[in-house]
Amino acid sequence: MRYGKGHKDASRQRIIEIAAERFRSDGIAATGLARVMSDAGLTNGAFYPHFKSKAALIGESVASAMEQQSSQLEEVLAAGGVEAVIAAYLSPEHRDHPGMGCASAALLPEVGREGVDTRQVYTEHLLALVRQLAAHVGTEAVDREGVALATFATLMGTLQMARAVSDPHLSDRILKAGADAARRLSGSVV
Amino acid sequence: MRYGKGHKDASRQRIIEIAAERFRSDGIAATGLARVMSDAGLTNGAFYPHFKSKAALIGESVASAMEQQSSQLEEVLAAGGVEAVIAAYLSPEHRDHPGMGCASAALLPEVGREGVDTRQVYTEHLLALVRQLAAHVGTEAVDREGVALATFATLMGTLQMARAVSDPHLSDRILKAGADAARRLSGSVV
DNA sequence: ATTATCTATAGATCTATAGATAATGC
DNA sequence: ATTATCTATAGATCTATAGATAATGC
Repeated sequence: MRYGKGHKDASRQRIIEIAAERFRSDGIAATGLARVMSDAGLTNGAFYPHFKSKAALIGESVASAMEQQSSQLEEVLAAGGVEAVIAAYLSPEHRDHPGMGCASAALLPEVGREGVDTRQVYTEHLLALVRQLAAHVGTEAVDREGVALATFATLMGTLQMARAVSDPHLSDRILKAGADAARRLSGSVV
Repeated sequence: MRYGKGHKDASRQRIIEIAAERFRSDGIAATGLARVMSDAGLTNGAFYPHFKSKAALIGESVASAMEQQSSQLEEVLAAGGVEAVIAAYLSPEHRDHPGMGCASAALLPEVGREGVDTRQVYTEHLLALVRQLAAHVGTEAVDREGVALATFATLMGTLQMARAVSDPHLSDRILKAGADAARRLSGSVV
């Protein structure tokens, strides 16, 4: 082999991580494989020995981004509970760096237009996130997973709105209003 | 002129409405002008006498979709208040027909990546929707616009999630959980 | 004569494939 | 000999432009 053992796996991992960032920052449809590959320091043609299609890369990228998110979520939950999750998720920092942030906030409508394979990957990882959240949320609620789902939807919708509006002051207002709502829903404030 | 007076305006309007539907159902980046024009019964080259660029069409399409949404919202609010809005927004019908539905739910991350012009158009129309909603929401809240913003974010995020997951049963659960949350937030249930 | 639309095309980019290259392990 | 990557390219599609066409109003 041209490069040492494990080199191919390293390339594959690098492609996935770069794609996960580009997809989140520029959108899935708007991101070409050529750009991903050149960012990874490789050429166009080296893509297909790693993945059978762009769709395959999309699935792997979504999985990768959401696994990272799951680890982060665990840490923040342990450190400061739901309160801290809401603060971090709806921070100006997260709003201003979509490429490193929540895949759902960056990609959800596009994921909804993907094939079943990618949507299945998304569904599994979403459920994992929601279950992590559910353990810290709506302690007196009948359906804690339902509360977690809705809280996550609120966070995600809020972040998307804060990213889309052209007025920075309004964007900050949206973050605050969403955080209040998420606290009410999750039961941090009763 | 080849066609009677007002014919050009009619074509322009048709292009905008078809684009507004295609963008919402297939995504902005994934929709080519050729497809829009052929759906409108015109050829590629007839696009540019109507719009100076694809970006210009995007702005007009977002505005068109949101003006329609505003009219619908007014009707539903008058007929059944926030309760009815939540039910209609989170209905399986709305979930299953993104092309005719909420532009925010279908396009928000992509709108966030557009230029200032489109984001300004979006911002103005979002504020109009939010103000309509605010008049019927959080009657005892200090910041009713904030409550309306968060309620809308919850609806939108919920619909996106319900569209993206691959399991129909989970999708229905998401709609229900989101509706409960929106009712709590908006003050329909205290 | 005017003008809404059409035909034709430029030039860039897209996903995907085929075959060549070159550095390693044997 | 194997194989990770490269070069080169096919074939489709993208946005955008230039000039031709044809049906109307004058």
